[in-house]
Amino acid sequence: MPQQVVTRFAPSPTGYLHIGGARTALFNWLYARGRGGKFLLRIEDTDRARSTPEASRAILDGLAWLGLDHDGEAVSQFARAPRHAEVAHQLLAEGRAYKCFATQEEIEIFRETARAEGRSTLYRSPWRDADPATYPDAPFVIRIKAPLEGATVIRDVVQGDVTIRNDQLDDMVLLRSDGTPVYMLAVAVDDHDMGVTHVIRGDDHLNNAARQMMIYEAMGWPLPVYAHIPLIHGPDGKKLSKRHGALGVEEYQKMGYPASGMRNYLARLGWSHGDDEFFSDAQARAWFDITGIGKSPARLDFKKLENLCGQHIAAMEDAALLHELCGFLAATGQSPLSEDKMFLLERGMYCLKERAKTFPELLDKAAFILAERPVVTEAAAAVHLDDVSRGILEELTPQLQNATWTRDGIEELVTQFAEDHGMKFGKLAGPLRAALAGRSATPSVLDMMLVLGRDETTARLTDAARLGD
RNA sequence: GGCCCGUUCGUCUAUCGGUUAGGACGCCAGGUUUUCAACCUGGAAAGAGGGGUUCGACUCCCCUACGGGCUGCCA
Repeated sequence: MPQQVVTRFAPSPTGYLHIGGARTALFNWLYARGRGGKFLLRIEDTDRARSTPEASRAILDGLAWLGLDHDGEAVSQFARAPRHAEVAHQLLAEGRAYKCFATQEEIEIFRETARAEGRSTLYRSPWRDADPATYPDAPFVIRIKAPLEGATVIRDVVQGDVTIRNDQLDDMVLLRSDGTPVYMLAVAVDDHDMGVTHVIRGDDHLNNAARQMMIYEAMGWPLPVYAHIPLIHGPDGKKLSKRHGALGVEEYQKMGYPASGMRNYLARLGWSHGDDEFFSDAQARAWFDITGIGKSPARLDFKKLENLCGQHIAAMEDAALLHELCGFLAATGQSPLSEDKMFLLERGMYCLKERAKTFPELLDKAAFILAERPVVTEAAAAVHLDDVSRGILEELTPQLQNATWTRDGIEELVTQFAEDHGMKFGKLAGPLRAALAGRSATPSVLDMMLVLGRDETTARLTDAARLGD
């Protein structure tokens, strides 16, 4: 029976969840979910000075918004410090680690000398082979006994086999002099204890994998599958920074991108399934595999993100779209929609979603629904409401009372009306648009009338006709 | 400095020794239209450079350049 897949996302709560982290989480989530496995979350909060509860919150919120649900409770790495120390002491007892009494000053001097002489700056502790009987009564760290010869091969499923000579690896510290575990130990122990089978993470950890493997090997644990994925770069090709894209994912929510579009875009960034560009979550789960992950870093492209988001908005169910729109309003601190507006919005969603890439755009297209009588007419639209036009509207209005209120019914009447007056539909559309929405860029006038309903439509037309009175 | 990773249109990518190097976003032109958008058609646009290996390289190997990472009692 094949082993169940267990992946994890392990962010440090030292800031918001940025787009790169979100993608790493997404890959882990897709891999696990697509295989009936588990996706775990571990908060790497061992750096007490930099970790904050706010950052943890932001990460949890970000994942929730993206819909990346994890199995079980989020694990606090800090809380597991005793277990990390236990492993360090076990290795010490087994002679696979040792106490090092070198002071930080001594190590610094060692490195400076090495640098000056052009030698490797990797620290070689004189305590590695010291007789425990000679141990002084002084502060110490526990270091692992790294292999001196040979090489460590990381069998990475993205990067291929990566060979690192063991003389490039030093006796890294496992436990600090204050007894707290170091990151490298904590990660290895936690991944093992949590049963993680696939470690999918940024390739900034590729070299670290060799160090973590030393711990696995010293403990006799089976290694997980490693997949080091390239990091995302900003639009300028440089590392992500606050200037361009390294925003918290909540910023993307505030910009009005739908979560499904974000997932699609992020999944496609650095991973491919042939020429498929636009896909559903179900397809992504079914298709996602590590073999499709590329090796080179990808840049963020907001245009493509927008395009994909537009496609997702168009494809979404009206009710789901409205629900997410409400979430957007809440996230951006805008006042919630009234029952009436919600009703009209859902009714009009069919003609709004075809033309919006983001929620602000959707809202902009929906301005005619959100507007209250009397509709304020923008200057660009006001030109369509001259005396002649208002007269025409006044004449059309009563006829609408008798129209069959379907799109076809309205179209038939309006077209006929235009024809009777020797004008083209387009000539009539301008004044109608101005009267119904107060602006010149709107959905189809027929759709607006249909969505607004007969009463509201005729009321707005009457308002406009009386404008000059 | 040492070690490790990467490099196909502007961007995301397909290709897994033999293709007119394909698709998508964006861009340009035309079409459609009831404004905006959408949509349709067409177009420009790529294998970092240099050596090999091979009948034949984007594809395999080496070097260089450029980009990135690691090299902590940070994560």
